[in-house]
Amino acid sequence: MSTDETIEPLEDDLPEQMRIRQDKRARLIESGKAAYPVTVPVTHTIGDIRASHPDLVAGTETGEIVGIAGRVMFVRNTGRLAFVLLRAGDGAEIQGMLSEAVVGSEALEDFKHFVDIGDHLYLHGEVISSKRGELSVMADEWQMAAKALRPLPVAHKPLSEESRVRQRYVDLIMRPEARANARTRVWAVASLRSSLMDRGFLEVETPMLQTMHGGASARPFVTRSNAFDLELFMRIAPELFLKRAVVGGLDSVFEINRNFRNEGSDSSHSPEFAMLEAYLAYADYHDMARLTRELIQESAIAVCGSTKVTHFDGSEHELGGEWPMVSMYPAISAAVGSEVSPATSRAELVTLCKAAGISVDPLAVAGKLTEELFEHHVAPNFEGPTFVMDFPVDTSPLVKNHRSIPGVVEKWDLYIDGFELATGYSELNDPVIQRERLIEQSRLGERGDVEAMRLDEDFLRALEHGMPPLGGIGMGVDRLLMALTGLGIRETILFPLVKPEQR
RNA sequence: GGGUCGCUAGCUCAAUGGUAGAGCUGCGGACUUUUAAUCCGUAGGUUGCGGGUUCGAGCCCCGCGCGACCCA
Repeated sequence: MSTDETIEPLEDDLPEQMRIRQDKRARLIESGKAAYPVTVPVTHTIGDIRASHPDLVAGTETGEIVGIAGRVMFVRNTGRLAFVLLRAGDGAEIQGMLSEAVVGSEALEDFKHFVDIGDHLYLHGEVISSKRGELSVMADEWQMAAKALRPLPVAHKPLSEESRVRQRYVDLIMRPEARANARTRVWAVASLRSSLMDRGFLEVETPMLQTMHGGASARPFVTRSNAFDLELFMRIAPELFLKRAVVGGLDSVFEINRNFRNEGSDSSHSPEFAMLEAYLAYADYHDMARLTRELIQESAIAVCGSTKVTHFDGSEHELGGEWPMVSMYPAISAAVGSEVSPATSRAELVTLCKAAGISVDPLAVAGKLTEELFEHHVAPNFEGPTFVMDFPVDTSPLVKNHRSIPGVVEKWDLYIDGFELATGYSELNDPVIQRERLIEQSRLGERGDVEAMRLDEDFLRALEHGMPPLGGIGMGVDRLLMALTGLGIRETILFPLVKPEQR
């Protein structure tokens, strides 16, 4: 086809393949055939046709006339007959065939010259089974549904990890696993919601923009409101607002939403991450541990059909049954060979940390050092989901003192596959002790601890109105997906934060 | 934060300091049953960015950017 005189001037710096696709788009439009029609007359989904014709004998002509659309994933032409594989968004695929004898020579030539892999294509024609027995639509008409200007990567070479994350849309087009991961997340989150709703929890939404950040130990993102002329923080946790809701009488509440922490990212940390927090009046941390286990087991069943989950690498992980509970101080004592308790001095803890090769932050409180020892000596040895019980007081300012063990609080952490998946508390509801704890936190902040909580007077005022005994949990939704699938956190998040490309 | 490795065509990757290449993709052509077709022909590059050494740099040196892995 000699078309040189119709080619419009194009930008010189575009790659050759993009120039060619730009040209095809322009020529389609010039010739009066839309490159981006408002819509095309689809009569059936590809999945419909597959479902209604499961076993066509090779060579069958059904007489059923359909209009279908999908993304072109494969094209082949053998002269007077062309094949095209169309894929729908749900992953259903069907072959289209364009025979000169049916569609005509002009339409066939146009098809060869205008349609590329990656385009959205509309076909109208008869449902048949090819000579090879492939369910197909024998087109009597084709139409561009939406022209793609960029070529897709080669189908048979894996996309580099960076490209997968930066251009997730391409990853989703190219990798079935990427599409499956996106759907797995949907099912897991839906399962969390329905499990909680079934138990009578109310889902609420609390502020992401906060005038004072709190509810966790983390550095916040700082932003500002022009209208209010006010410094604001992106929330690091919804906890203090959910507790206000409980004070108000929303006795069992939860929220599934994003938190933002201004910290590094690695294979298990993302600056923005999804979190479930749930609170239940008159429950304690044991009740919340049971609830957490049930939520995870039910989501495993929703995603994998069983509490035995299969990771992407094929390994199987049993999440069923009861999970062991390990008490923090006795476990550390056993590991280091000497007694470590809440009464152990900070100096002794520093010595133990140095002996283990743990670098000691000079600002770290005793409880922080205790947790470091635990993470170094005990946590790596867990097999299967494990609850770690009873944490130091000074790192858990929102938690109630243990009912019988002095110096610790009623808090657990749930470890799965070596990372912390969830945490649960018997929530502190004594406003006087809470005030003391937050004042201590603000002192740490003044000494330079950037993760320390601030004194939130409005939160304390709410507590002073009386919060019922309360069990609470926080669970990382991205990490739940990691536990269910074995993927890194960047694969569980559709569009994780990445530094901009240099251009 | 430290260390190691990487960044070359649309994609995945080669290339002793001496003419930047391959496969797939693309484009032109042949072929009416292809499934990563086959055959003939052909195009495609600011080697991440900026400096330096050199007669000569994709390669060596310095800085920066982005990423991966390991360590703390």
